[in-house]
Amino acid sequence: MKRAGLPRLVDVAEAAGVSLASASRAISGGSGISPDVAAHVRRVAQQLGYEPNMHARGLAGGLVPTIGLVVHEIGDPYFADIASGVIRSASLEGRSVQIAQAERTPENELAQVQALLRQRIGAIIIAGSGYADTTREATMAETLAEFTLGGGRAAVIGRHHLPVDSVLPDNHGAGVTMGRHLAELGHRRVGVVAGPLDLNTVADRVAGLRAGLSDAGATLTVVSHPFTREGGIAGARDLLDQDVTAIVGLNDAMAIGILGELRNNRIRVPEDMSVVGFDDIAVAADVAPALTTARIPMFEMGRHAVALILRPPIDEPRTIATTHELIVRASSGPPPAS
Amino acid sequence: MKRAGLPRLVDVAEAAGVSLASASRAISGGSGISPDVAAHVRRVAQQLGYEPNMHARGLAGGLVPTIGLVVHEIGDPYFADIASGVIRSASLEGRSVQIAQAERTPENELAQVQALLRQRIGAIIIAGSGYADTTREATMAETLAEFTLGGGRAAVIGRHHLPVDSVLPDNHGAGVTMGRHLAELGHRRVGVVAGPLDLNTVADRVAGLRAGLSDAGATLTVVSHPFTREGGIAGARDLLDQDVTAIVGLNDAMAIGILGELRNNRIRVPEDMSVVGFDDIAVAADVAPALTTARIPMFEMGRHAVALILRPPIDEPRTIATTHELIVRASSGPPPAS
DNA sequence: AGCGCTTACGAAAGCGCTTCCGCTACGATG
DNA sequence: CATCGTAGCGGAAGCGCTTTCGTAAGCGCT
Repeated sequence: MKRAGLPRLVDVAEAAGVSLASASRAISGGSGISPDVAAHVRRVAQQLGYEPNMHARGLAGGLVPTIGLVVHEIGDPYFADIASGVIRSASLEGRSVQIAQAERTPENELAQVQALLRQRIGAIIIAGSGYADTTREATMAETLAEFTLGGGRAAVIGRHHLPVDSVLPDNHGAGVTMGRHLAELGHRRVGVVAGPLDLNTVADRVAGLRAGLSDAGATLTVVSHPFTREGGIAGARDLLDQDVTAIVGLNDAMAIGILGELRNNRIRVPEDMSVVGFDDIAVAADVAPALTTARIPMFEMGRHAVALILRPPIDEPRTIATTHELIVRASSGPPPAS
Repeated sequence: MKRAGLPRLVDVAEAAGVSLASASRAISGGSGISPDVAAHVRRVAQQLGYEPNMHARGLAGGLVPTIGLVVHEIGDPYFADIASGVIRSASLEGRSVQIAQAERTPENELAQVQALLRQRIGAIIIAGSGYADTTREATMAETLAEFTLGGGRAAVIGRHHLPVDSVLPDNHGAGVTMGRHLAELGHRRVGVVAGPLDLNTVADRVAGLRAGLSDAGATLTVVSHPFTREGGIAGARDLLDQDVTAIVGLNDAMAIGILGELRNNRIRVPEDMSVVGFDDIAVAADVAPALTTARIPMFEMGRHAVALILRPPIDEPRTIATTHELIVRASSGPPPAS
């Protein structure tokens, strides 16, 4: 197949009456070129409909403008929303996005990041909670540091302790808000079905909850299960023996699982038991009963991450903190009178 | 940054005692090389931990093994599930996946495909219904034909009439099954909230429904709205005046919207009105009431599509037809006695 | 044994770009 | 006015791979 037509950088250079080297500097924003010439070259390139060849660029040592996105599992609405935000923003900037799934294991996450870097990808976004496991986090930090040193841009969503720009959901604050909400309703014995305890997200939300609850002298019982609907079901079973009046799912998927398990046990929500979640995924409003949850702006977080990556780096890593919002629906209410 | 360590193809060639050319042929499966030598080279490459450089490959005129995936909107659970299947399978084969969103417009879809091709991507999967708009489909067909002629592999999920391998959900069959289900329950006046009527998926499902319904002499009222939860809400409003006893959402998102709108109008489901959907997205089981739906195996469709593009092409496009399954939950029942 | 044919392999020419290096021309400096 | 430093630009060397093209070796045939 002859891709005859596509203009190359030489064509642009020729048309603009400059050397190939200057044209390259003009297009890819290198230094050592006068603004006038650069502008002229860019105009000519525009006219010719020039599109840089990714592969040539990658080969020649430059970084490719593709954005790599690592999520745990794209089928999870939390990550799907983030991905949607990332792709939307990237697409507006003419950047393409490569997605890799870490399948919720840290080894895989690291492997996926390294695979992305081997492709000389210019920017990488890692979404999802970090792990408390410090040796693994250290390796990741090292990998990313080397990458950014080499001119790569990196950002993380929802994890701290990594030396790159980050978008941080207000997990602790959301926990506090939710804890207060339950305490205000009158709950004094609360259970939480947490995800794996070595996840930062889990630790932060639980700590927030505990803080919000303890002001009112309420107790928190923690059980840990996978961060999924099934995990929620298992957790609900654990907590059913525990004499609590409210169960918190640490994300909406878990909360939905909890709702299902309670329904199976003919326990009414919220009359007999309150159930709340985190995130406010799209369906939270549609389950039965509609779920009270702490909204985390996933889509916007994705967009923020792209914005960070497109901005030139500064010495200190930047952090964008996002807000949370308590969405009170039908699944939370006062504890039973008894 | 010195990426000193990474072995190159020359290194492999040298270590194996063959020429660069032979090594290339051995690795990228070219012809004109004896099986023995090829096997030997591959073994050496393996030992050295050789990883081909995408960009060099792309530059030299080959196609890059990356898989491009075009979906309408990754935030939609239907596409998220497909994407998850695609990424999972691709990852097992060591292929990376680039995702582009068409944002539900045909122009965008075509533009995204062309952007992908410009990157010399070796394989492309287009997910989502095709459009009845024939001129646009013709352009797409032409683009893909040229691509496959140049050695690219393409597959589509859920659309016909394109001259490439395809994975086809049983939309018509699912419609028939659902129509029969409602007819058997006793419904005689059924409404359907359809997506845009120029989508193949919509046409097929509606036709199936009508067929399944008409056997029992039932009538079908069609209204059309965007293929989203909000579209479902709007459609439900339309149909409320229409004296129907069951409303079909053409996908689960719409059905969930319908459920919400009926709840707002204090119409009980399924006592006063049955509601059913299509797809069986993860949350369909958790909404109130749990949604009766026709299950389409999205995740598996994604995997099938990857399998198709990894298989060498044959003259005739292949088709993998998938099954559907009626999942009866709580949202469908007999029509009110009146 | 000699002929042409096929097949396995090596040498070398790029693919389109970035970047190092060197040159020129200018303004600043003493 | 002579000298040095610097900014702007062009020449040219690769980046790692695929792919002609050419050659040598192996085959069956007359």
